[in-house]
Amino acid sequence: MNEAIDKSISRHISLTEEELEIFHSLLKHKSVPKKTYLLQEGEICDFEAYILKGCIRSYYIDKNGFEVILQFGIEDWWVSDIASFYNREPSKMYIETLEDCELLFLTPQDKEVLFAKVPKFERFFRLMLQKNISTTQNRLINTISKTATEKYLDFIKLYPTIPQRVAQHYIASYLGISAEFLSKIRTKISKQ
Amino acid sequence: MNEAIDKSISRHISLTEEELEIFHSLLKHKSVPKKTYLLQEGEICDFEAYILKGCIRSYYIDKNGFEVILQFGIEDWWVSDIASFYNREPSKMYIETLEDCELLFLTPQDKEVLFAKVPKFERFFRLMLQKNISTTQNRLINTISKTATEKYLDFIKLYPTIPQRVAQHYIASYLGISAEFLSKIRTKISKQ
DNA sequence: ATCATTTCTTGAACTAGTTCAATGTACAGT
DNA sequence: ACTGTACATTGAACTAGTTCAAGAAATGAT
Repeated sequence: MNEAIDKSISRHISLTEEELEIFHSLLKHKSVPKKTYLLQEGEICDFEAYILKGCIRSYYIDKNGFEVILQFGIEDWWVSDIASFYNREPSKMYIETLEDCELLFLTPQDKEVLFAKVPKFERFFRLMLQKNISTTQNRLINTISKTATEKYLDFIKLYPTIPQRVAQHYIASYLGISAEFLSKIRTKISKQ
Repeated sequence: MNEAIDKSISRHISLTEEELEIFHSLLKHKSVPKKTYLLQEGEICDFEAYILKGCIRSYYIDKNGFEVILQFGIEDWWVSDIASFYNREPSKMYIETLEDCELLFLTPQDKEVLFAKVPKFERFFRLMLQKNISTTQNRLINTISKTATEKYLDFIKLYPTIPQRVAQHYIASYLGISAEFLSKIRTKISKQ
């Protein structure tokens, strides 16, 4: 069915054909156009979605009304608001498609069914949580200890396809700098 | 035995006397003097420790040789390097006691035993991971979108006991600002 | 009690990054 | 093809935060 997701999961746990079929039967495929909100502040996030195709961003609006992008998601990533999804509490964030997307949705209920039928998935999703913690921790450290130029160079190394896909001011928002300053950094880099 | 930890766990899962006893039988109590490293860079973290008494810090050393404090831990907190503990990989961080501490250690092996005997603990530790993600995410957002003064005021609201317990430059390191600037912020605040 | 060490404060000079405003560029909709 | 809107660039003035250096205060070891 969808090879990419199977490959991505088999990197962490090994599954039989049958178990994979159970998994796929619980996923709901949706095509979502560009600039659509999958989640808005105040809603309870009732999905974890695997990105087959497309690009999304998740962001907060801070107390001064500024957007802070927490994460970009592209092919082969999972997207959700973990806090809201797991604790069944209203979300503080927005999740928006930046391109037309093909997504596989998993609801909390179906996830329980999955865990009951194929307990190995408990491990898989625990590994995802851990990876998320490492990633966020690294991002925090970089945010604190690196200059804007370093952060930008790290970013394009880590996410080489994203600069061609999303508006530059989104990247600035992710890096925690102003769009103007990112522009200045880029011209400075290209002059070298 | 140790009421505090029982209370803290019962906030998330309900356990029988017997189950609690199993849990306690797997914890190792240790008294650790001040300024002792529980973990150093390169080591594989083989514990999650519950703090009965005392205060610790966990920190990274960034590429310029500067310490960045990731977390303070005080009474009723768990401390570990999650990435290293769960993935059995060398740690990038240091965990150091800042006061004489009383700690309850749980090894990965004993945790497996615990999960086998009392599966309810799977849920407890998953909740801990989720809480950790929320906390780190909030910290990231604050780091990006707040001024140093705001961050400091938030900090003393969230951790009111810590300023009396640790050197000020540790707090500056946690907030991601220089010790001098924190000092200036404090005199400015106290003049108002 | 004293001395040494660490911690905290203060000021001056500096720099990284912001804000505002104006101009230029690209592309989506009709 | 034209137009409006969103996006990117540039410069000038500004500000939040850093760095360095020196002195004051607090703490710990003997």
